[in-house]
Amino acid sequence: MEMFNPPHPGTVLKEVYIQDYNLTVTAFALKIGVSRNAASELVNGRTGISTEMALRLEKAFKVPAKFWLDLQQQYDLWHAKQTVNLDNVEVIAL
Amino acid sequence: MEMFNPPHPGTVLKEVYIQDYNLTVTAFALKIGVSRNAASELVNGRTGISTEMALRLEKAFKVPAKFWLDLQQQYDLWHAKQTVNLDNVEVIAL
DNA sequence: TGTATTGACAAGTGACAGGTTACGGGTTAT
DNA sequence: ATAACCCGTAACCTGTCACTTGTCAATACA
Repeated sequence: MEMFNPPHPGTVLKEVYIQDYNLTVTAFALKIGVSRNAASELVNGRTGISTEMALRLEKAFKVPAKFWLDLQQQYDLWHAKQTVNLDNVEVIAL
Repeated sequence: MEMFNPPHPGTVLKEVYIQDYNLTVTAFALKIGVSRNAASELVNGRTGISTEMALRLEKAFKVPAKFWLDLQQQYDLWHAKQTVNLDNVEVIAL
């Protein structure tokens, strides 16, 4: 687990891929086949990368779905570690 | 991506960890601090590994949360590839 | 002045994790 | 045998979240 807050996958999507291909959010949404709102919410960090979205990005940008899902996993895990209470979890393995 | 259907994370949990520690589903549920229902549905493949559940399993079995989340990711990805329609996704990268 | 693009919001849908409750199948003890 | 348990799980409900359509106001650009 990283020490510092991992970037939201939408940030990477926006700052690397969408910018590199000079896409507007609207154009990007059209190309990957989702609504403009879904695209906007994703690149602005208000929603995460679903498995289906990862497959769309894989096809569109030729970047493995696993790359996007790993970003999301790291993001989710880091935030969960800050909030989840594990006091009622008993250690089983010695 | 694997060629063959990855096992459900609950199957690994059941056949490796719960069996090895001679736990009943009820005892397992109590130890990780969730309801019997949630434990039963997980080990029987009806629900997946949530981020919070991965953290519980990490503490209980001393197995990294990433291990469980990777199992779930592979499972989800394999099944999504069988079902998701990407016809309306345009290839952007050359 | 338009026209395009944007972020944001609302309401509704579908999927899914997880909690509570309750029921049926087994054990064990009396 | 039967009463008292424990166990797995099915039914039901709630909350969360990705995603849709529709709308609106602000911004940038022709």
